[in-house]
Amino acid sequence: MNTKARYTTKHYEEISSYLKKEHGSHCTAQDICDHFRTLGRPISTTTVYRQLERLVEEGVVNKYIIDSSSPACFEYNGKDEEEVSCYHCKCEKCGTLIHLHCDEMQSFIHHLSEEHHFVLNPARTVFYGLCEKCAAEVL
Amino acid sequence: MNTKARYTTKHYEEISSYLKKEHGSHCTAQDICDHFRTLGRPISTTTVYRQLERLVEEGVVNKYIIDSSSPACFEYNGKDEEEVSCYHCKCEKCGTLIHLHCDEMQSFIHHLSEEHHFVLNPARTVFYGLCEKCAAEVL
DNA sequence: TTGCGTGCAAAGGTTTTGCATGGCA
DNA sequence: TGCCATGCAAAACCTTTGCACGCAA
Repeated sequence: MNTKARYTTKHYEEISSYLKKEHGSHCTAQDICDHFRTLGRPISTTTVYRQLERLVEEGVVNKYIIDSSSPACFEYNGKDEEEVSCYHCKCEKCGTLIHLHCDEMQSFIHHLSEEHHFVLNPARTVFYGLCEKCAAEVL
Repeated sequence: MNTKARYTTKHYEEISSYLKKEHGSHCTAQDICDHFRTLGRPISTTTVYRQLERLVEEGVVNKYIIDSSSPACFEYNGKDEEEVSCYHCKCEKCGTLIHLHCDEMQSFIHHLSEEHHFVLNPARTVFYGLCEKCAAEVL
């Protein structure tokens, strides 16, 4: 495993707790920079990207890619206790994040692992699609 | 509907038939440019992007966004029945992208839709985890 | 003839990298 | 003290846009 020593720096804590506080809405790297600049405690874009990369690796934060010509969005992933069996569905239209607890999913993951030898990482994987409301509107 | 007149040009046909021929693997805009440059019939990057945009609009081709810092991938959409048949698994460790054609996936998607009213978009969804090789190394 | 398609160059925007300095452990 | 983190500037990259010319219908 590529385990690299990590320091708990002030910026690391500031960025992660900001994302935690904003849980429910997504933030771009730019948003985060702006936020701390406004507070008079600016953090460089480079650092924000580096910390976000780390947070994604650690599974603390999810990265959402809406479109190739828009910036990536990040959102805190309540990696806490009960979230273990929780999967994320993101509505592409309204942005709603749905937390799913589902047995079918478990067995699907099992299938992936048994038949395709692919070990899914639920913390990192986001299901994109349309929520009930938005799907209805499209029809 | 914003229907704009469209001409059937040589480049349009060349690009779409190339993607058709490559069905089963991904092509980036760059791949397409390289291909035609090698053949001695170069097509400008701009044109490739514009034709790809058109092909996606027409539903002939699917656009896959794997990561924000990698180019978008395009693949011919065997305009058969009603479904995109390809799903993507990306290894978090070695970066390998696996194409999956899988019935279990189909039924899982059906379940998501029936029971959870969530309409998955396979073109946007990337399954993150570990490929066989990397999973073995971790153990 | 009309208006879309094409190519070049340049812009736009996001994300990454090199390097010297600062800070955690 | 040994590394990792940070910041600045610049690079790297993908993608889009403006404009003049070419070509399909």
